[in-house]
Amino acid sequence: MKKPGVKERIVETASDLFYNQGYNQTGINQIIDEAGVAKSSMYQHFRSKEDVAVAYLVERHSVWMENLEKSVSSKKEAKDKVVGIFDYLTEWLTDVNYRGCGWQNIITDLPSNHTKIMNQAIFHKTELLRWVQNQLILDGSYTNKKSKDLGGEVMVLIEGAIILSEIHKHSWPIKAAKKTCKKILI
Amino acid sequence: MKKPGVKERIVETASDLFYNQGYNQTGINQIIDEAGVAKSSMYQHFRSKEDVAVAYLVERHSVWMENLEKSVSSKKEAKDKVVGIFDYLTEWLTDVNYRGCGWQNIITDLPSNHTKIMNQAIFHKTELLRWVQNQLILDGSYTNKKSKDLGGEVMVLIEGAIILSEIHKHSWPIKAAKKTCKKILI
Amino acid sequence: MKKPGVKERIVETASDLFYNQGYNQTGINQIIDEAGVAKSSMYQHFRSKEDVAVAYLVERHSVWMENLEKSVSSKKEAKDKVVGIFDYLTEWLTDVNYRGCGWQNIITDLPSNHTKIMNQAIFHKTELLRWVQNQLILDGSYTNKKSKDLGGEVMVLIEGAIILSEIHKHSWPIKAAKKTCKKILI
Amino acid sequence: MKKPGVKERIVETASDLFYNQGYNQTGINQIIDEAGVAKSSMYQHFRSKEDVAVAYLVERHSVWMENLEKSVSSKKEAKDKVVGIFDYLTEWLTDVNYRGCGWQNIITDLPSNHTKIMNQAIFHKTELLRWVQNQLILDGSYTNKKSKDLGGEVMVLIEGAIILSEIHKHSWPIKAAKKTCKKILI
DNA sequence: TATGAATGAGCATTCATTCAT
DNA sequence: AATGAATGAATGCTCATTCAT
Repeated sequence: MKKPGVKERIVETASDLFYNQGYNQTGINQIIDEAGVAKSSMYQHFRSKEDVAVAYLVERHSVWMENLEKSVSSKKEAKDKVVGIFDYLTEWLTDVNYRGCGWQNIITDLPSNHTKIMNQAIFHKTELLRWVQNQLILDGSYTNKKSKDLGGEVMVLIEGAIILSEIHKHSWPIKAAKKTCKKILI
Repeated sequence: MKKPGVKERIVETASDLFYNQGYNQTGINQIIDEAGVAKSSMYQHFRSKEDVAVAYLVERHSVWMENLEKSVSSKKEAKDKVVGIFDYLTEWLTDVNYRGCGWQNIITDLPSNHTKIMNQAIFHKTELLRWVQNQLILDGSYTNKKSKDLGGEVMVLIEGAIILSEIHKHSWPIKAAKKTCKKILI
Repeated sequence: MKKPGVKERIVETASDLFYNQGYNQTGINQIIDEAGVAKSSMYQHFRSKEDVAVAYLVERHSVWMENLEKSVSSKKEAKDKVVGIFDYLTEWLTDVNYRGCGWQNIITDLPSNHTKIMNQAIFHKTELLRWVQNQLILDGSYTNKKSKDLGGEVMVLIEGAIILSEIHKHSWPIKAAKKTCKKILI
Repeated sequence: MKKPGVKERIVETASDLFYNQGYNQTGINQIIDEAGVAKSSMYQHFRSKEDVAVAYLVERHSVWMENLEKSVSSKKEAKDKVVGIFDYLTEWLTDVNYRGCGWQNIITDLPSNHTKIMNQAIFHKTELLRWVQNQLILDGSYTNKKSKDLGGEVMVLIEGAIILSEIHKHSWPIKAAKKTCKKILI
């Protein structure tokens, strides 16, 4: 085995590039150059550029959810964990200079046949919605129905905060979202 | 002038394509083909593809704001106009099968030097923010400070509703956003 | 106009290469290099490699049929013109060192979706068949029905002579075919 | 030996693919995938793709000649066996939907250094020629010289019938060839 | 003002082959 | 005898832009 971890290096490199430059702005050539891998090696591990992006999104999802859990772990009440999401957003998004959300960013200008990527975005957002709804159910302050409805409202706030902070390169939308969030959770 | 309205036809065609297919998915050739214009004619009117996109966004802005005004014109109270935004979103986004927001969509996967387009997005979202804040001030229920803060919160809801409905191809995020909006405007 | 006759130069170059090296052995890059043309210029004139090949075959067809006419023009009797085909084959095929028939060669190892090329081969062979049948009708020695049947038999001889001389790199199959041809035309 | 008959399976699979799709249209990967063999295993048995093709042609030759013998075995007179070739062609070529002759097909679009394949084609066609000539000698109706000459003429008919039926996807050239064959064998 | 012709750099993908184990 | 991993070179094609007329 000449070069160990080829696949890992491809995903790692592609993740950086896809997230920071965009999917369409990142060519296969740049990925393999920066990963130090032969083009054919890449195509032995991934059928297509889309599949590399899917691997990136799959891995990001685990990391992102773990980081969320970690970030809100100090809060005792489940409701506070939900409000805590917006502190997590602040940490994350200031860190990446308001580059926004990898899933949002990749689906908005995508070749129409790249359904696997689209599915990843739907999956990620649905998982996050479930997480929020779960927290609200666990909190015990709301009926199940109410928890599910509130979960949807919180999701809107999260997504709005992310995209708006990306546009304005500023944290005010996250703060505004947090404020609203507190209001709707009483 | 052989072909009158060349410039207009380019912008019109490009608008359809950029919005519906995406910026990166739309090539110069498709634009000039569908507009029935020679390539060099296009480059006489626009320095670059980016400039065509800027023209598209500039025009869209006027139309979008006008449509918003029209849509909420029946409401008497300014506060109701703000809540009415979400009915406008519903009309618009179901109409375009949840294709999302032209400004959001175009900035998320853009060559890094396309600052003119980025500026258009900032401009559009700022104008909308001002509009919302203005309505809240006009309503008279809030202090100026409060109106400005609430305006930011409403913007988050708007943006979240748009992107989330684009992801899920469903109207529930808009409904959720409207619900939240009503709550925060008491 | 910087480089005049770009299209012509492409077809000319591609013709040489397709015929002498084979369709699959000839890449787009070699064609444009030897023609001294930019790749995009080529794709402005031809949608695809297949289309270049079609242009090659279309042009070859005219030339080939004209050459045939010229070669047999000295014969007075139509029947002798038909037999004269084999002298034409000899001239041609020794000239190209028994490289065989461009149409035969290109259809035998073709991507399955290259139907335009296949159609060119069918067209060329059908036109040649019609020519032979016409000569036999003009000759007056045979009924129309007989002329048509004999035309088919002559075609088999032509095709067999070409492919077999290509395999053996030798003229004997052409001579044998001529011999047979004389027999069946009385 | 984990997988017995690896070599056989490769040749078998490659034969199908080379014959039905063409040499250039068949990649090494498809062969090993469909044969269920590791790539390196293949290269242990064969130096190159060309060598696989040679093995395919070598095996085909035995089968093809055997099938010919079988097909004409019912005929008593040697001359009838020769005419019977065209019935054999009909059976075979309708069976394979006029896919033509594996040797003809493979030599017409080949990298120029693939001489081993070319030699196989020459060998196969020469063997067939010898077989025909032998039958005519055995028949006793002709001098040795005449038999050899007639053999060449029959070969032309065979080859013409095969390639022409491949082009037109029709059996008429085989019928025409048979008719001619009967004429030249008195 | 308008255009048809041309361009270089880049795209994603596939090829037959070789290597270390 | 058999393999999984890796490779460099080439494939056909598209991009936004420019130039001479």
